[in-house]
Amino acid sequence: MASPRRFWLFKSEPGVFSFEDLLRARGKRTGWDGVRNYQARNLLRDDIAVGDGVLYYHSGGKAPSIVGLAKVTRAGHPDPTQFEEGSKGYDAGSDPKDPRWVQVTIQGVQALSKPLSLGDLKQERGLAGMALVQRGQRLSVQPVSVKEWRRVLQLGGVADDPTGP
DNA sequence: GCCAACGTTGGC
DNA sequence: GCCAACGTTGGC
Repeated sequence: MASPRRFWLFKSEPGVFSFEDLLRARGKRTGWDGVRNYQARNLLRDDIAVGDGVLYYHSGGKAPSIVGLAKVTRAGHPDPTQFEEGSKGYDAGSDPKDPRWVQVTIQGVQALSKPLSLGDLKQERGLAGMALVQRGQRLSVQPVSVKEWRRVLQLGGVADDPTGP
């Protein structure tokens, strides 16, 4: 029996790569590259599977918000930018035979009818346990529980989970 | 622009 | 192995 799908929240600065950018990308897909934190890397490498659901979060700006839904279409594989000399993600210490950094591929599905700002989320009692609303939480890839996922979709005006199988 | 929180680095 | 210094994230 296949393990149940899981849910995640990915942070991105919209000025770097926004949800709109994702929807405009070829196949609405992108390699989620550039993660250079070991805890997040481990999630990408070990825990995130094809079919998992992703909340797309815009950090920074006046009202940082969850803005869209995506799904994982390819599990962890080496992040090519770690070997690109001159790129921001270049890591001279990463061995091509044993790459240090991992990406997954995600595909944009749809924007939330109602984007949910961090302020909105903090006011929801049912979401008090979300990693995102915890003080000092900086992880750019975070686990989301099924309950949190459902609540976010409900609040975001999405009736049926469009990322489902 | 400020600054709290956190992760990483490197001297010892 | 400790910990100070430094860099980054990201809300405000």
